[in-house]
Amino acid sequence: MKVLAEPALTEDKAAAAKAAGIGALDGILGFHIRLAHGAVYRHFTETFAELELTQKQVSVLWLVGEDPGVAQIELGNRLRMDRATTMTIVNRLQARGYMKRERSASDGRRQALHLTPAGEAALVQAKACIAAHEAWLKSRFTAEEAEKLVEMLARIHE
Amino acid sequence: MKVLAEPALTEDKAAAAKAAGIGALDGILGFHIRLAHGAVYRHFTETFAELELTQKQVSVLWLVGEDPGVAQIELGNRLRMDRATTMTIVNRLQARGYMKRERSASDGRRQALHLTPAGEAALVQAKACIAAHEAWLKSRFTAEEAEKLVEMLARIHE
DNA sequence: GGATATTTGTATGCTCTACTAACAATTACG
DNA sequence: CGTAATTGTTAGTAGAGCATACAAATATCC
Repeated sequence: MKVLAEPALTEDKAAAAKAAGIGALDGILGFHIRLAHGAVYRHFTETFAELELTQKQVSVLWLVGEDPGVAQIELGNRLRMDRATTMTIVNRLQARGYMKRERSASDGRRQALHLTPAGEAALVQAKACIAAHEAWLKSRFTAEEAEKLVEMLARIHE
Repeated sequence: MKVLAEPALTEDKAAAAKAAGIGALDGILGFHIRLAHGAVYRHFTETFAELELTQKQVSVLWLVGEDPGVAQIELGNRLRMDRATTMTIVNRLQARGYMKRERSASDGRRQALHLTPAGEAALVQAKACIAAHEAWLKSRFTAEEAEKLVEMLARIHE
């Protein structure tokens, strides 16, 4: 006869053991990067819910604030976005009055990007939120570990 | 220490220094996680272009292969996806004939997921691609570094 | 036992990110 | 000069994620 009770126990045990686990996937570095990114993404979204800013939007605000007049193509290069993706983000920030485009004097193909006063103000708030977000993220590491982690991640994306 | 104190060539040097840089954003751990994830994502997409599988699809194939009969809600918990997101991925894999749903005998709410023979075959190919992808990713680390990196990333997503 | 809550799957719609392809304007090059 | 490359722009496609609402099955409580 088919053993129905036994497999039930086996199933339970296996289910319990695997309940929080991911099996052999646990050894895959890329998988952990993906999960970690997801966790950071979710916390970022919560942190910036009030400001209604995304990671990319904050990154663009930040870079334009640091380097006024930067061209869209430069933003894309630094943030590893293509031109089309950069467009949609700049469009959104411009529509919200945080950023303005000006044709570059030295190169008519380029759009020089600048923050508006509203954009500057948003950036100040965003940097405070970033600080809180970073504190949450780094709370689980020592200073040495955080530094090592940044250095290793940089080896991946550089 | 101040390295940016030369007035004459400030503009050129700053521009050159910033050409590939991201300024103060470089100190933000979350930013590096995002860039690293993007780099891994792009390489993954290239590696799996032939198989036409995404990271999530491979993860789901993998987990269902390891744990036949697993419920969708379990997949979502393990991969940190909500039910709706899990649905779309399972739907796609089922539409391609890689997976089938069966109502759970012990709990009528659950759908027990199983791989089809085609799904098993796809998983075998996928695992080979994962190995190549992981080799590319880990090539920049020693075994100890990779282990430490996984452990630190796990602290973020656990 | 029966009413009520919870869990799971499903369907729908929205947003953000990313990519491709095509086109126009500008600049660089041979 | 004419041609090629760069930059911005638009339009379309796709994946992933989330929120909401609903239905069916199960669990819980009185």
